[in-house]
Amino acid sequence: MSKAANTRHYILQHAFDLIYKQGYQATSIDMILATTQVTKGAFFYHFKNKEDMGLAMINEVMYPGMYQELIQPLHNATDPLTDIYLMMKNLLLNSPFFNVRYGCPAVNLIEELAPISDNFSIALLRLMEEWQDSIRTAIVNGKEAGKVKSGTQPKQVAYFIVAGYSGIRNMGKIQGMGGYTIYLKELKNYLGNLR
Amino acid sequence: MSKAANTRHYILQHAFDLIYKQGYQATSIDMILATTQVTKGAFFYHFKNKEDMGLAMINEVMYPGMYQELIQPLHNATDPLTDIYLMMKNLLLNSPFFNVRYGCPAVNLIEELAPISDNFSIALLRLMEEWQDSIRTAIVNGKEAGKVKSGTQPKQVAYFIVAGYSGIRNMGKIQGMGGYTIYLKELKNYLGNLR
DNA sequence: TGCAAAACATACTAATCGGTATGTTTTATA
DNA sequence: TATAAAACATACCGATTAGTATGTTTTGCA
Repeated sequence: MSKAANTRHYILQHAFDLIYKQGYQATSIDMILATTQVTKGAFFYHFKNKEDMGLAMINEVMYPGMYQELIQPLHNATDPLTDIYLMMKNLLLNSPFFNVRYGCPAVNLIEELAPISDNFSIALLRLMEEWQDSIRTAIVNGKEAGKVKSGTQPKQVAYFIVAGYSGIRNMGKIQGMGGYTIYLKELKNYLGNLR
Repeated sequence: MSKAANTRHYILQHAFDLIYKQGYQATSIDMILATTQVTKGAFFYHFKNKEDMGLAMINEVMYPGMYQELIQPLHNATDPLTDIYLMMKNLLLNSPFFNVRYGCPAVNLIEELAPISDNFSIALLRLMEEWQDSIRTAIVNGKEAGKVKSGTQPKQVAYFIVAGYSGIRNMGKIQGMGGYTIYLKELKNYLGNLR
């Protein structure tokens, strides 16, 4: 990676950390400069404005990270219902980068920015649809393998699961980690009824 | 209502409208003053600062509104699973005050403010726990009446439902109203398995 | 190695933010 | 109806915001 490309990614990484904890609008460019020790000239050389940086952060930091953490694990799922549960359990309880207090970065950005920016909406929709689709595919495969009961609607189920995840990330912010475990118990029941 | 109390409530109502559409931090006091035609002196006579106003908005506008819309309907539920489904359907598709683009005011505030303010966390937790509890009670009653199967864990189910609602309000912001109907179909399946 | 373009640095600006200081008007009550 | 307190109005303030103008330094390449 060239030195310039390195600077760009360095900015985006730290911007991600700050925005995850504080929100997009509450994180000023000056804060990012202070924590990175990058100057304003460098920042505006790489990004034409704050929105441009935010979109780059989604596409160049969040998307690759999520692909590795959430999409790949389901790619070769043999028992999808079990694998989906484990993915969720792992995501909620063992993910070292996420904090129950700050929720999920993608969910946070949807909540804050989707209503006020079409550009952010599009970038975030791409993110979430990719995940939804990998869950849907896993269920389709599970049906063919006889591991998921025949009446099941894969798209509908995938949507229900992703919505549940988004919600529990929200609830966790006020209920704490205890909410995660309660949620996981009932998720197991729900998935069990799809067998 | 005295004239002063009227002014207070008038401010809170318009603050609620603005914050619902823009977020709390993105809504400045000056914007509230501009839309209400109230002066800064009047504003700071009624509220000692912005947070004080925000908390008053939750307790004096959101809490009563939610009590009437969400708690009361379940109070005398005869068939809780059907009634919960109808409450949710009504809340998502027929609520004249909510917009799919802007989501749910309570969920929005949790997302934005819970991580950065204990006072907001407490006020919002009270709001959500009240709702959760009314769902839980309805299910307990349903079990006693033989309308809900015996293995069901009321608290767990209530939590799962509220989390799903929070999540669908989030997803709706990028997926639009179509997401609501998909969600409702699967919610019906989920609730059906609790009979 | 010279040189142009890429990459970064510094100093500044107009607008907006939450909040305060200091008034004036309205209201209730004795 | 006089008066004190409640209710509201106006003018201001320092801090912070995203962004720009104008530099200097570093880099790749002919």
